Amino acid sequence: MPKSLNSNFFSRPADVVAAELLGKVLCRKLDGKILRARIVETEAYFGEDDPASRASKGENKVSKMMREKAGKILIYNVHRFKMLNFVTGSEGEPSAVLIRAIEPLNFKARTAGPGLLTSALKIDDSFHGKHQHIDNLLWVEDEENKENLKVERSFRIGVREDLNIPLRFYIKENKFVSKISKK
DNA sequence: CATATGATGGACT
DNA sequence: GTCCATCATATGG
Repeated sequence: MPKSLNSNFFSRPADVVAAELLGKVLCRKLDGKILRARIVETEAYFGEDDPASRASKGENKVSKMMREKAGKILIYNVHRFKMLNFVTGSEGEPSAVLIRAIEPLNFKARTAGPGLLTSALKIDDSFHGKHQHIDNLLWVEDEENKENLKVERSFRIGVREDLNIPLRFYIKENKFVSKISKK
């Protein structure tokens, strides 16, 4: 039986967590069924030194949650889409990982993008601030079959001003990875 | 196949 | 009013 990831997994630097989340299985309980999907694309966000991070823009709803305990769920919206993030790092240090794309394992939906996957899994503001395995509604399971994972990294997508380091991680040649890419 | 553009709504100043 | 870590559609090769 695969086990749910615990806080220790998330209380490491955001880039480490983002890289290791690839291939893990995101689970969502919905209408009595459990939807399972492989995580295929993530991005790491840091604190005040990261111009793309909302934590660099002073105190607000997002930066506050990024300082919370690792493993908590952070939801915010861009236009009408919800973004799913997990808080990472040590408490007090703002950092988080954005889930950008997933590959459905036992259901069919369009999930090749951060706004699409939250809509497919019916994830909304009610998850904001919850710990990832509380309520058994949304959690991440470890995955044993990681031998064939080909991890690539690139600069982040859609950000106005990126850091000098690539902080986007994705599985090579996976067709559920979102398309639009710059640099 | 590629790149460009407009719609969209919540949070913040 | 401005910003934004998006998406769907339209257009051109």
